Amino acid sequence: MNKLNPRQNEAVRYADGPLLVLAGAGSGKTSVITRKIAYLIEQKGIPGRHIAAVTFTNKAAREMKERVGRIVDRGKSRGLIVSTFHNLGLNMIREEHAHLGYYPGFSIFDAEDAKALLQDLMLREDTADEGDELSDIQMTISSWKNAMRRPEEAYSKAEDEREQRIALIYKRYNEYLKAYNAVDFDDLILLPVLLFRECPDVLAKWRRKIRYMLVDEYQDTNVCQYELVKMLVAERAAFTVVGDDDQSIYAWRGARPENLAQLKQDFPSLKIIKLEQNYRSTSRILRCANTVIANNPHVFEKALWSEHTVGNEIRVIRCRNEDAEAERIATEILDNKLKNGLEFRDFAVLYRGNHQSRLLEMKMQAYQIPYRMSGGQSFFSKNEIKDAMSYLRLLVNPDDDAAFLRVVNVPRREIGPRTLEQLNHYARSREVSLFRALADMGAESHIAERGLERLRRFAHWVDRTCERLHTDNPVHVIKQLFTDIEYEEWLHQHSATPKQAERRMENIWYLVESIQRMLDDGKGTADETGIEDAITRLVLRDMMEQREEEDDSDKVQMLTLHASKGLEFPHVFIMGMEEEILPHRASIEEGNIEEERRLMYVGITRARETLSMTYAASRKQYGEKIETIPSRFLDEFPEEDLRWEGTGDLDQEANQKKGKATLSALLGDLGV
DNA sequence: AAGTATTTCTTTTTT
DNA sequence: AGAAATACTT
Repeated sequence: MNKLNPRQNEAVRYADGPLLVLAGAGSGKTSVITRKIAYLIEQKGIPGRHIAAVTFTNKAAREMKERVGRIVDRGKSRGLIVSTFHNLGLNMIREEHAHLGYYPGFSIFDAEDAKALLQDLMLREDTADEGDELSDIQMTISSWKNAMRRPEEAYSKAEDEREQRIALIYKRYNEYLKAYNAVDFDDLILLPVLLFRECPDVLAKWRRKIRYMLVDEYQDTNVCQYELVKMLVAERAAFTVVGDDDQSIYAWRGARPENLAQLKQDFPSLKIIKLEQNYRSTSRILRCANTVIANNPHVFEKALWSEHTVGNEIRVIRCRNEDAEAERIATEILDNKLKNGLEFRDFAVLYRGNHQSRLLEMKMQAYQIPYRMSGGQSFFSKNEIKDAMSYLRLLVNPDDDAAFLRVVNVPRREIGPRTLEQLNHYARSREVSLFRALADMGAESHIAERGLERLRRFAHWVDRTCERLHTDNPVHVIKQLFTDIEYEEWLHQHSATPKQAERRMENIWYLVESIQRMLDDGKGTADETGIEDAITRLVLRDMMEQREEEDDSDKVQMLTLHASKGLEFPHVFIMGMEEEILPHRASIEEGNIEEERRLMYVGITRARETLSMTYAASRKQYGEKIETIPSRFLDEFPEEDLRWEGTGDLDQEANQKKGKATLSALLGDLGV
């Protein structure tokens, strides 16, 4: 166990008042949080079950749990809450669902479900969607929820007709969700806050439960999340929040880095501790990071420093086009690995948008470089998993129309759009869910006999499976379900290759195993997990991550800049250093360069030893060749810390100054 | 209703 | 260029 430096130590031991820790990149903030939890339990005598540590990602929560587990013994940390904001909210809703008018087994709608619901809703109500995008409306509603603005308020405070119209849709959207016994992601935070406002006794109960609170990545909290923290913490103000305004890269989903400054006003006795020593990067990398980020305005000034050596210059590599760029990175990794005896896992390639990974992935395969991609498609967005989850959701919550529609004809039950249209119409007129409408006597007169018969056969099968789920062994019933519907055959029909079908089926079995595990884990514990809870909870849990953890094999990491936050690698590549990509086009248009610069900052500070940045002189966009402009951020680096390659005469000038560069660049090019 | 051809749109970032 | 939505056949 490393010794803490004096600042870190102070942050750990300061527990008598509100504390804000400004933790620069690589300053050991996770250590501080974990050690502080241990300190609170062991030195301050606060039982683990009265402490809550909140993070933003499952990964961070899992890592923290693991690290706490290593330094605090099991008995003392029992009941300790280490979870994401969303998971904490889910627990609250689960426990208080009756107050909120929800039934056990409620569903969580992901972004896709929510979008489908909106689409359907707008089609049904004659809300002619003139011009503005569905996803625009979805975003607006989401931002209102994040700002704790309810439909009525959104309507009265609407600034134009468009907002007024969306506010009306928002109201209907919430009603539909309620009718489906479903909540969306934003509700997971919003509903507890609304409940706490309404029912002081429920709030009091949670305040007794959580006596000390720690929040990681505090700059990423939105209005609603901050409100939740504030309510739980109240005047007792027993909390520590850790954050770094320079790493705020989630403003687009409602994060308010101003929450850092706000804290000072809401809690005048707030103590502020800065962690400025970086234990990760070479001092040159740090100097670059500091110089670049200095172009942003700051509320809290901080200067990262490092005891490490200066290290290599930062390389900037110009490539002819995007193909050459991907090729160069792949060969560069192979070459570097061989020359310096490194592992694949020592390398990471970072990019702005997920689509940039496609070409690189092809090159990696061509050179047989093992790689791991994250930030791409998550486990739960895979089609087979969405199907499976929809079946499970339907079993637990038959009113979940989104789930019903997804699986009613998968695999083929010869129930087509026409039949569903009739059912939908009828259900709407009766104001019941699709599933319940089927049991209705009046259905005969509104739905063609053939279709109705097929629908009812399906409904009957769901009913029976549902019964068995509660009488038999649930996992066994679920396994049976997939055999019943001959899902494997269906997969084979609808997959490109038999191999892909097998892979997809494996994903299904993995999902089933996870349910088994969740049920086993909860056995005998205070919070015994029922099958309903397990299924609800699954939506929030990213199992892809767990899976990756299992094989910690030697692979090059490929991730988005966003996904790279909190991670570190010896050798980092950042690709696509171009205007319209790294300062992303949309951000340039909105004039939000500062957030892009923070993204750049996050990228730079991931690197321990070397950092290489690439850009393509021309690139195909939407199938058209475009001449590119190197990113403005390249100009913000200290000139003497950069070594340019592939830039013609400019290249030679730079290389003559530094000597050896050209030769090794040539060797690199000839390397494969 | 299912399968095939054509057209249109896409590229931020994620709990 | 590629995916996804839509139109057109069987």
